[in-house]
Amino acid sequence: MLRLGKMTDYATVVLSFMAKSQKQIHAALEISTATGIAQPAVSKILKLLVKAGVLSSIRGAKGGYTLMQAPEDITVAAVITALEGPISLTECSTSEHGCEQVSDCQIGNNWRLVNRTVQQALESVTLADMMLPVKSPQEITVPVASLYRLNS
Amino acid sequence: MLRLGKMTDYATVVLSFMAKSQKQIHAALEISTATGIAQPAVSKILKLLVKAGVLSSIRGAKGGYTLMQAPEDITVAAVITALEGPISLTECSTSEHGCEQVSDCQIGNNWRLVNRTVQQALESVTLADMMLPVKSPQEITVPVASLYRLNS
DNA sequence: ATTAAATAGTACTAAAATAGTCCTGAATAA
DNA sequence: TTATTCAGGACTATTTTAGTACTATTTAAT
Repeated sequence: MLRLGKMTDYATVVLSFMAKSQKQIHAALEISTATGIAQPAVSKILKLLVKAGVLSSIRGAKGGYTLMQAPEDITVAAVITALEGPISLTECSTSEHGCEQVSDCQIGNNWRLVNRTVQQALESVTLADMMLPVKSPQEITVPVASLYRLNS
Repeated sequence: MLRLGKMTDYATVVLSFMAKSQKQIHAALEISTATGIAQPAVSKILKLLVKAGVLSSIRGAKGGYTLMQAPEDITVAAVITALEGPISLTECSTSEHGCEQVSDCQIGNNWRLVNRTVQQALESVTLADMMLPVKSPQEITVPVASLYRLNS
């Protein structure tokens, strides 16, 4: 499965709606109405995105949320991290102490490697990419190739 | 988070134990003792790996499990799929019918793209890689580069 | 044949994570 | 002052996951 939560999926819908419309400020209720996602859920998502620095918020009447970056600069990895915390496939790959099972376990270290690989894959796709019509299979290889932009 | 289950982590430990020892056949109890993972859990994992074709089993007394492929040919993606089903980050990316939320939603299609990117990342790492001592940060980029071996 | 060792398959329970809601408080425009 | 809108946290129900248990089947050894 390797599942992301539904909330993360919703977040991309919310963000792509915000990016599509020319308006700068969007209230939670407006977004809810436009996307069909229930208002409390939308609010929860927006709050998490603010906390992560993807959005900024304006309180009070006529308030709302705005994008802090251009869609090209908002990565899928950032959205996932905002909604679900740091990307780490296994417990091993988070903590520094090795497995409690086997003391000389290399597996934990190697999961960290896999983790980084996946992270780079997710950093190579942006909100702008998510809004584009899907390309032909030939061109789908682009984000993979862009992994070569190694930046760690 | 983007979490994998603990069982998948265990599976890599089990498989790497099997690959390390020269013996061909390993009983569930033996593996449990060697790895410290509880026997019923080990059995469950082994059964799933057999069903996925990663292992084969020999029933009866002196029975056990053997690897069907060389460690270099068993990908992390295959192990994850065996334990958790097909890799699909969101519901969207599984089903063919678009989101129920927005009828002209491109997001679903684009999740499929992200999905494929991640899948290729996971196919580029094998059980053999997981058993190696971790390399210096410089060399850690190797599996990423190997994504260029596009095979889909 | 009989017994013991081992996997196959399924069902089950308890704990943890997730989705989604609700409420109270604070900021701001009119 | 009032209506609107976000902030923050608490809460509940549902789903998923981890881990176990049980019964049947296969095979080696005696």
